[in-house]
Amino acid sequence: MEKIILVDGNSIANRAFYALPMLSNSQGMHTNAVYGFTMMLLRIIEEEKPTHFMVAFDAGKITFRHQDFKEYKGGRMKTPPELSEQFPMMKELLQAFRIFQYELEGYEADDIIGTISRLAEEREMEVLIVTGDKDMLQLASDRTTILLTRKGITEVDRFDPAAVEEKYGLQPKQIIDLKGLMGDPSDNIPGVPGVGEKTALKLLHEYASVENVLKHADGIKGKLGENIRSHSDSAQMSKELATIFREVEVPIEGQWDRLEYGGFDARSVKEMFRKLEFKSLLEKMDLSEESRQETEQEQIAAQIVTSGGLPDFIGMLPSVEAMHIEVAGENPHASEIIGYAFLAEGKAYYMSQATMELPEAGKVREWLADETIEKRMYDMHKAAVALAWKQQALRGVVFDVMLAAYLLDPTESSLSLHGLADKFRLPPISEDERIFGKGAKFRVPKEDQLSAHLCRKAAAIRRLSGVLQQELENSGMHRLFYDLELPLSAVLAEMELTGVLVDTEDLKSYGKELEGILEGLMADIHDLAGMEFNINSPKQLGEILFDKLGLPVIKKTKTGYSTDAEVLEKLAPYHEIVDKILHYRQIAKLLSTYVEGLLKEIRPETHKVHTYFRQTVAATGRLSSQFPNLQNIPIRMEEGRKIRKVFVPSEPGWYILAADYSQIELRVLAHISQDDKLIEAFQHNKDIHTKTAMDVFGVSEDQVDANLRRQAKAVNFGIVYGISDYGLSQNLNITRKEAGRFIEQYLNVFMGVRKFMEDIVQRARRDGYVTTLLQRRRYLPEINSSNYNLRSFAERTAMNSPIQGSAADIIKLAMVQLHSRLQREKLKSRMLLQVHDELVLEVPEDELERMKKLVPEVMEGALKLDVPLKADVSYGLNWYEAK
DNA sequence: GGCGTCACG
DNA sequence: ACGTACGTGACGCCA
Repeated sequence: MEKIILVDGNSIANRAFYALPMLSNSQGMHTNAVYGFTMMLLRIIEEEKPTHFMVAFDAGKITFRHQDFKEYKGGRMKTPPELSEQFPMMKELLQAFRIFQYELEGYEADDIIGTISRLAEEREMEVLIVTGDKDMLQLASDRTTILLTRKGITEVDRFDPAAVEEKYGLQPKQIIDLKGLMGDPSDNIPGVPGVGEKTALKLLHEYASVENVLKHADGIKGKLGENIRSHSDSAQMSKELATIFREVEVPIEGQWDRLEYGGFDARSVKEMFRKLEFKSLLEKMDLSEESRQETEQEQIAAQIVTSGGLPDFIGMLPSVEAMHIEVAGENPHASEIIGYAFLAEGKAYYMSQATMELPEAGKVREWLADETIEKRMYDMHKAAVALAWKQQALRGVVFDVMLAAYLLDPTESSLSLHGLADKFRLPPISEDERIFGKGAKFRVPKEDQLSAHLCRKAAAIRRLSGVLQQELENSGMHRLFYDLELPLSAVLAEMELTGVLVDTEDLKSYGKELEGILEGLMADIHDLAGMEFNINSPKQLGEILFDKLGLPVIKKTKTGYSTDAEVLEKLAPYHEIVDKILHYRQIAKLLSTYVEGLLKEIRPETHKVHTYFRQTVAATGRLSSQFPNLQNIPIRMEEGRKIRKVFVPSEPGWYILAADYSQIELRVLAHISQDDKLIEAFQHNKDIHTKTAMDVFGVSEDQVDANLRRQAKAVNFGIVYGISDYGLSQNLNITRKEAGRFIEQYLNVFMGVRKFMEDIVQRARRDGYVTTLLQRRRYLPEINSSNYNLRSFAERTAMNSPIQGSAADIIKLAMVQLHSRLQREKLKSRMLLQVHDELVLEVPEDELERMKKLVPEVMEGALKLDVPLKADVSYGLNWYEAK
């Protein structure tokens, strides 16, 4: 039989809030009501196994009851903010639980539940109502049971009509008569003065209803009779107020399937638990998932290919449908290959790296390297890099599950096969962490366990290939995937493997120089402070600056005083120690991150660093760079910029050549927004910040000094980031009001930009996502949030992502095109790095002139926009000189 | 492992 | 009244 759970959301939240101690997470969000609410949900789901589920909330402060009795709920205490701030989280949690929630303006949760329960009874469903409100007992019937919370939150008393009878000696229907007589101070329902529960029950046992009590009021003696006679109206009205309205117009017919409960989305629920920091619940979920996986995990007969089995296996190669290459660890430039799995004609094969290296496996290695043989796999970029270090090529990859999943949702937190199998409801796959352990505990398991795990992955890859390919087509990202991202994977792998030569000796000697400066600064600082302390510890530094030296506190962090550069700059006039600290910080950063950090990443054999570009992490479609990060090498300050001198060409007589897009994001904005003035400015190759200054501040070109231009530049940045007056005011150190005027003025001049900003937010609200020029998507689920902060953030992201993302599209296009030009024209020049709007290459002397033309030409022609793209090129004997 | 800080576009 | 500029990765500190 169908079984529906109806939860009175407000009532349960209230109960939980007052029953549990004040929990809060590290963000300072109160979470006790959400926690109690969650415990209740989990318990109900587990114990009742409902087929349908709904949570109803009160909506609006004014209900129909107020029309008759405006003091209704008048004396009630206002909901404390610590509770009301928890409602959005509860609603988000319910979404993760995939539980239908309902609220209707002008009605309380009771009325919705009363109505749905009536309709459910008519459908012959079993109804369970969960609430902390005794009034709901009036709904108990043959089909409907009320679960009333006891003291705690997970403890409930079950009330069917018999239980109501036993407790009160009343029929469920008489509960409203009870309340009519005794009233309810918490809802400001008056009832009859002097009548409490005891008296009301006595009266009802004799007369059965309020009406009958009133009819016989003359026969009731004493003060009680007097009160009843003089408050008959009040009794009648109180009964009406307590009556749950069961005829709310809920558009439920034909929609029962929306109330169906089919289990929760484990990933989203876990995500919520993480956010709320429900650690114990998180662990509980992991445990139950593990046991589920163990029982449900697909039984795969993994055939282990040994040297004897190689001939047969080689015979199978033409029918391989999917494969997986397991690479240990995060950095493929420094990783072993753990093993290979192949899926062919429904059978799964596992091969170890040792077997792969056998002479008899030559055909398998040729197969991997054969461009014309199609392969479907997961994270081919990483595998290609790891294989290349073993002198093994990987070619012919026509589908990459990880890359596809990233495009489908670039903010997806888990692109692991475990996560994807879960998301797309395929047979479960264990998390790698469970099989291999993590960190120091990493170990390769026995071959039977390993082979089974890798073969399950191969099976998942095969299934996901089909699903994801279809999804890419449905969402219009087919071309983006096949023509851009997939070819780019191979280009990136090649760039990383080429690596960048570092002049180690130079770097070391610069390190020595910095160490000297740092020691001097440290001594000075300790002197000025009058004691030794760890300058690297923000905590200790804060104590020195604010407690010992008594400097004014400008800003606080969650954990204490803020001591960041912005604060220190404001403190500089108060004490000479501050500038020393700023300088110390700068040098310490250079030394730890850019000298010592970089030295650790240099391969001793080649003196090169091999970064790993990650293609599937940035939400906007940008690349990121790791081990080491070569996208954040200093340039703004001269002392740091010198680091760039150690990045040199890998062959004598070669040059470093760098080309960067000029104002690509604003050009993209001009194109997308079709703003006349912006387009015109770029078509005439105007200095865009000067132009902005003229228009925003209403001055002529020769009146634009460095300061005005700087302010205009900040406005342009703000526009690209999804402007807010507050953000701009912070950046420019001006008042919010002034910042607001700048923005308003900008948007009045660049009207197309204003329209774009409005439209894109609208679009995000309508579609739930925004797109780039090449149809790359970013979902913004929080765009409709009732939480101002979340919603505003989503709105700024809606404005920024298409701009930043389209710029990323363009430079990626340029990279793929440049790569094929270099190949086709048999040039020796090599791409080394991409830094978001810049490409860095190493080029031989005899190609220098050609490349100075070719690189900007390809970059400028990568995609045709309604404004020209512009790339500036420079070169030198090292990266520093290529400026 | 989270936080504060700071390097880049 | 609220409290944000957009996107990253690496380091040292500290519980």
